[in-house]
Amino acid sequence: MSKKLEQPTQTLKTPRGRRPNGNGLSSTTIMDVAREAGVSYATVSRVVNNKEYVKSDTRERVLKAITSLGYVVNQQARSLAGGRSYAVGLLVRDLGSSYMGEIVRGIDESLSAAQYNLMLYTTHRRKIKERIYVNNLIQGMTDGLLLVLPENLEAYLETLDQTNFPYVLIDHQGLDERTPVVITTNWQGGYDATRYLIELGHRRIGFLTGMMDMRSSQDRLSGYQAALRDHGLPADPQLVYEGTYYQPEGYAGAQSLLRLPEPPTAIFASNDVMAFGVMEAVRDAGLRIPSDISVIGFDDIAQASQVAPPLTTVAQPLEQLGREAVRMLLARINNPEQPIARTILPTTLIIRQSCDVPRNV
Amino acid sequence: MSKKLEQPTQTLKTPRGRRPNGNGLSSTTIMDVAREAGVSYATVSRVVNNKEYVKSDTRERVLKAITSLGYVVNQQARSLAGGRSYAVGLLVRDLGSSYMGEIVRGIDESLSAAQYNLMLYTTHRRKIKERIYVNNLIQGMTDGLLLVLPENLEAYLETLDQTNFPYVLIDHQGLDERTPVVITTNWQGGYDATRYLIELGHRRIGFLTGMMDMRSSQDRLSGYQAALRDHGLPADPQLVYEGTYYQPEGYAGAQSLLRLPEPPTAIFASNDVMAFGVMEAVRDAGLRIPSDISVIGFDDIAQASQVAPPLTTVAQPLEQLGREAVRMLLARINNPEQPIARTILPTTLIIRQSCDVPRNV
DNA sequence: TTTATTCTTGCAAACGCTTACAGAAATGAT
DNA sequence: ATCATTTCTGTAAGCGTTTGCAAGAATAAA
Repeated sequence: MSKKLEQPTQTLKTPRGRRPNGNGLSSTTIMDVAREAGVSYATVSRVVNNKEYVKSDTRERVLKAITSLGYVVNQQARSLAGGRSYAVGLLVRDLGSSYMGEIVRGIDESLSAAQYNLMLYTTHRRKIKERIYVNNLIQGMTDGLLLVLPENLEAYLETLDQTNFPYVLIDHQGLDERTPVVITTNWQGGYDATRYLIELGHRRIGFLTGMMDMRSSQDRLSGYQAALRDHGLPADPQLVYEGTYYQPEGYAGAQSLLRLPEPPTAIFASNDVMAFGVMEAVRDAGLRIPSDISVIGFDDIAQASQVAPPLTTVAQPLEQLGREAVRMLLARINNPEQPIARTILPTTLIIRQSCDVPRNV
Repeated sequence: MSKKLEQPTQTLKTPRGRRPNGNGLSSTTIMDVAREAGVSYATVSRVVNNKEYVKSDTRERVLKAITSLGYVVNQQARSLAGGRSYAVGLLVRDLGSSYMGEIVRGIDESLSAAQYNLMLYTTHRRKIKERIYVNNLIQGMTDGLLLVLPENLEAYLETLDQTNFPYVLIDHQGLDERTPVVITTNWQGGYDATRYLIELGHRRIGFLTGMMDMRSSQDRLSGYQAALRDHGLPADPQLVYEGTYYQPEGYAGAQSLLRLPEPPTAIFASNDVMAFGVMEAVRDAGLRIPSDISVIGFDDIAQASQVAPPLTTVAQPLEQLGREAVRMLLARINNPEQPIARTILPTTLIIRQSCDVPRNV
């Protein structure tokens, strides 16, 4: 190849002091690629961003230069110039539960497929933090926001809406019907599990609620109550124990239910973790699962199939919840006119071995 | 206040089209603050960055303008100009285990205290991803990198070192003694737990290893072996079962150990999750814990104290691991000359109720 | 061939900030 | 009061991109 490409006369002001990249190496820029490929930096930008109006052999030449130089676009600069940061913020309470783990897995899989970065913020249940984070995030750091089980929506949802900043709530109903959310059929899940127990022959079914300030907990409870009603069974308030979604509360709740003068023959816990507590309490009371007491959970976290006996439970498509939320968010980012949507994903009853027909039927 | 401050003649070129902030609102910039406070934007920058040489009443005036306008610095611009992004990257395999949860908690607590942002990357054990992420991250996105249990170090550690990019490994030994790491005393933990069992009177102690390609697993095993040796006990290879750190493997391992012609009287699992599997298997074999078989774990995750009986285990200061890593990383970021350090945090034996003297002594 | 269109490409400005540099103001020493 | 310092503040350049605009190249239409 002897056909020398003449260097375009680009404004090559001598840099003030070639500031190295924060660390040692001063990185290759769009300019370097342009020089290497013998085009202007604007063209390189067009190639990088897959814009139309680039001759295909020019494009190839640039692409080759990019790989040979190992060029990686500088997101900060891109964001500054173009108004896109290619990052989304994720606000969660806490990590470390498989509930979160699965949701986050769905989120970051979809996000990385779309070449987006993830900024993580954990509130550790400090409500004030939510607002602080949100304020920083919408200030250009990210293009959108994903909120898993937010606790303090009132503090910033209005701000988000006013600035028309893209966001999606996960596993939270939102403040009204105009909030974009991804949720599951909690009511139906509660209903299905209860009906299953009823159809097995159970007449007294204990219920352990989650935190009752969460809409999902309320829905599971009403699903349970509706199923009882539909099958002509009384809704004995003694059978409903108010829990918190944590394991010890499952243990305590089961103990309290078992001590009842007329104890239940089945216990429905509003999540798997509490169901594990229930199983322990049942065992400690010298009873067997499922022959003496049936136990059913909610969520279908990975452990549910690993305990003994494997737990019958209502599966929530957690990973899908995350994926769906990302899909909605990106749609909204790419087209702000996009009408806001609410996605409701179905729960499924997973029948394993923790339930059986009641003993004394 | 009638003392009108004359407007400094700042280059106020008419903007090309007042690009709104990606969303609706065009955000307040350093310029707006400058105008409001009647100073130049450089001064505002000095105030924001807490630089010296600003008269205190000027500083106050600027501060007031900042709050009244609700100004938030644009990180991308700051990063572009100054070479600091105030973000660190966190590379993990997976979320959703309480092991990770606790480490991440420590990390993001320290990080947010230092006003740093966290970019999260999960590899889901796809080794290729590690390198891709690392390459992007060091390209200006972040000021430093935290790697929890990396699996593919060889692929990029050299790059990191060459560019002198700040990073710290968590719970990984690194390739040589010159890698900055935060680890725990795995060997000692293995030793302590084993010695405890020996001192209770156990002579045949089963051991379930973790994934043996991890140095921590090897260390726990050698701690176990050393304790046996130091107490004059034989190291029966039949008593060592190679596991994976996952619960089903704990179940399987315990089953296999219990089927031995001369089964152990105690089982030491290399992590708590496997220990839970062990407990299940022991129970399913019709044996009691701790009267028939003692069980001991490693990690001290939250659940360890909640199972029945509460699990005796070797606590790793996971949250502290995270905090320490951040401390080291920020030190390195703020002073690249900082000599690389290796921090070793102590494990502690937590005695609960899953161990007892052996039955047939 | 000439002219009108449609493609390609380069130039320059702008994104919001940091920081070197230099001039102005204030302070201290003489 | 004068000069040397020191403290304070403003100007300008530059960080690495994106993108409107306009000019040149290629193609289609006449």
